[in-house]
Parts: sequence; C-alpha cells; structure tokens
Amino acid sequence: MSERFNIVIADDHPLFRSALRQALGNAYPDTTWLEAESADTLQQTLDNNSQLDLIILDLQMPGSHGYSTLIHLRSHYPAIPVVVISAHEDTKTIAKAMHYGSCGFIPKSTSMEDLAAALDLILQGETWLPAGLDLSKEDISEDGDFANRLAELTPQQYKVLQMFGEGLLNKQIAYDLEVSEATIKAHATAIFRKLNVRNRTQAVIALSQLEVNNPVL
Amino acid sequence: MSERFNIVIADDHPLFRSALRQALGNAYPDTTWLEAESADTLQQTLDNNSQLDLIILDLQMPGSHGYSTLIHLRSHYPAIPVVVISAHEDTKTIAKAMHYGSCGFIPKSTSMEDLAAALDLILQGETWLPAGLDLSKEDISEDGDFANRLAELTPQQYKVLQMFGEGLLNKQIAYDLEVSEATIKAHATAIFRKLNVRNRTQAVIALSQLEVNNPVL
DNA sequence: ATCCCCCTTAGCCAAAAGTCTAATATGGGT
DNA sequence: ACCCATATTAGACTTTTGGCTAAGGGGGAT
Repeated sequence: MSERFNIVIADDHPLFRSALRQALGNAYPDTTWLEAESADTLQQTLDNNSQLDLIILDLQMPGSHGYSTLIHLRSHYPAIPVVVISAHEDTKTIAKAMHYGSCGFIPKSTSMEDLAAALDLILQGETWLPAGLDLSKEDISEDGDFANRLAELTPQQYKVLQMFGEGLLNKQIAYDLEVSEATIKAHATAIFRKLNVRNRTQAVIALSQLEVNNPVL
Repeated sequence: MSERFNIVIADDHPLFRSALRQALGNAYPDTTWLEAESADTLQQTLDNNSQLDLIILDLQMPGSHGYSTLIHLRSHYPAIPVVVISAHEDTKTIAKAMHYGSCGFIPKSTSMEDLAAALDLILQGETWLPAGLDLSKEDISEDGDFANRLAELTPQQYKVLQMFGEGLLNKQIAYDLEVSEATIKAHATAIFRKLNVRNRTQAVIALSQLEVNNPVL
C-alpha cells in the first residue's frame, strides 16, 4: 500500500479542505495533496499536473453550476476518477452524481474512519457509496441530452460559459482571460451551437438546470 | 362557519388540483374554487376576480422561479393570504416560505383531515405549520435585498422578467403579450434598474437565485 | 379636477451580441 | 510529414439589446 498518489481536494471551504487533508494525511503519508477553491483553480491544477490520481469534488463551488463541473471533468479527463463530496445526501443528488460519472459519493457527515476506507476502495478503482442506499428508485436520464452537449465543450469554451453564468460581458471575459473580444465571440458562437441554444441567456438558463437539487430534474 | 369563500389552487399538476378540490369540497361546500396551472393563468385569475380569500400556491410552477411568485403576490396583493403547498418539506424551504410572507406551509404529504383543519385556521387569519417544527435554527435574510427589489416590479414588469427567464427575445415577448417591442424595451430598462442589474442575463441569474432548494441561500 | 402610477408607443442612438470568412499558431497523434 | 483539434485574431456585417426623450391614455386616490 501507500503508493505516491496525487490527490486534489476541490472545495470552496478552506477549513474543510484542511480538515480533510489532515484526516487523510495519516492514512496516505506519501500523497501529494493539491487544493482548489473554485472551478477556475481546479482547471489550473489540471493544466499544471499531468499525473493526478483522484479528484475529491464538492458540488458547490464558486463559478460552478452543480453537476456541470463533474460532467466536464469526466468528459475531458476520463482517466482521473472523481469522487463527489457534498453536504446534500438525498438519494436523488447521489444518483445524479453517479449518473454523471462520479466513482463514489461521500456525504460530509461521513466519519473519518469510513472516509479513509472509502478512499482505499476508490484508489483501487472501485466505487464507494454510503451504506444502506437504494438508488434503484431514482430515474435520471431527463437531461442526458444537455449533459452530452455540455461534455462537447472544450475546456476554454467551458470556462467562457461559466463566465456567462456570472453575468460578465464579453469585454470583461476577454480582459480576465487576457485574450481579445473576438476570441470570446468565437467561443460564444461555438458554445451556442454545441448547446443548441440561440444566445447567452438561454445558455445560462440551460446551465442552471444542472444546479444541485434543482426540482426540474 | 361555511362562508362563501373564493379560493385559488395554483399547481401545475391537474390531478393534484382536483384531488385537493375534492378533498376540501366537503368541508367548504359554498366555496368557489378557482384553478391556475401556471404563473400566467394565476395572474389572469387575479385580474378577473377582485374578491379572493386565499391562494394555495405550489412553489414549482411553469414560468415561475421558486419563491418569486410568492414574493410578487405578497407585495401586490397583500390582502390575499397565500399558503404554500410543496413536495419539499425541509425546514429551510419552510422557513423561506414563511419569511417571504406565506401564512402557512402544507407539505403534500399532509393528511386530508389535517389539511381541512389547517384551512380552517388560515381562513380565520391564523397561520398553520406542520407540527413539531423548529424553524429557529434557520437564518434567512441573505437575499432580502433582492426580494425587496423583486417586489418593486409592477405586474407587467414581473411577467416580462419571467419571459426573460424562459430565454425569449424581446420580439417574441412583444408578440406573446400583444404589445410593441418598444414596450418590452421600456419594461426591460425599468426591470434592470429596479433589480440593480445591467442586462437581461444578470436579471435571469438573479431570478434563479430564488429557486427552491437553491444551495446558495 | 388634479396628481400619480402604470402601460403603452415611437424615434433615435449607442453598445453589445452574434455570425461569417479567413488566417495564424500550437500541440498531439498517425 | 501530415492531419486534426484547439485557440487565437481581425474585419465586416447584421441583429439584438438597452438607454433616453417625449408623449398619450387609463384608472385610482385626494
């Protein structure tokens, strides 16, 4: 055991990140821990590290719309397993996380011992779920179409879409990403085509359908 | 007892509307029941009936964003009590409904006897909540600012905002409402000013913050 | 009668959004 | 070496959006 793993903790709460890191540090002494506080910094972490073994992902992060980050990760980095960790723990939330390619679901209420046991399984390529769960009743599939469309976006397009979701103008996005406004427009057109919408407002509406606990789904 | 009441049932599920109506018809034989299946038809019902005694409101309706309808009703028809009825029944959802001016909260799992008893109280001007509830832990107040701003919208402005939320163009909205595009633009400018946003995308984003079970709040 | 609010509309203008073509650059894979 | 996906940009263009001014009509309240 105890290989040299590279594990990312993506959660917007600093206290939770360090608690998780500390709790698991004993069980995995040779592991390199990386932290990301937003979808943005998570993307940077992915860009800068080629050998990642696991992403521990919170569903609520600034600049991320619920499951959208999970969908994007699974489609563009299929080799890296993602385990979702969340304060929500109803079966629907869990079923959706699994449906979108998570290799496990860890409620934040999980004890630290269970957590270490869960990581063991997951790092071996298994899946892990809280005990005593019946997901058979949960029928997802509704928005499968949009999820597939979202998965077609390139990383940069995905980033631009997220910034649409923050209400930014093309000009502001171009400034933030340090590219020209023409580039943003080009991305926008590509995004709309892939998502099958006509303008940015419809794109944002579609994106918000992936919010955690959205009653629509 | 048994006055002549006018009660509106606003729920997008036809089966549920008739079930409710049938169940309560016995307890309130002289009551006129009105049904609305969307925020739109609810608005029409309000326009056409001056003497309404109660609105039974589901939080999930087509063209309505969670609490936005409740906020709008309470600000523009303060004399008409609104009781929220919902499949969600966590304390946060309930606390928010009460915070936004609901005079009660009825989970859809409530028995028909309890339901009749609840209506009795509510029609007397009292409030009603499921037994054994502790809302003291729930702290809302976060988006009070936006709720106040939303309450400033006139009925027509509110309707236009909802259609922004459906991703419609000014041209389409004008056609649907049978007014000119100039009118929609005038409403749009007023909406943005009242909501303190700069464009329609930001308005839609703000509106979606009022979604039921939105983790942001 | 008067005031005020809401709804309506037109016309003008500026800004932003969105489409299209065409071109360059880079990196990975075959 | 070559192909391909991605990212970048410019330029020209159309459409949509949004703000501003001005103005008329209707209804309710004082």
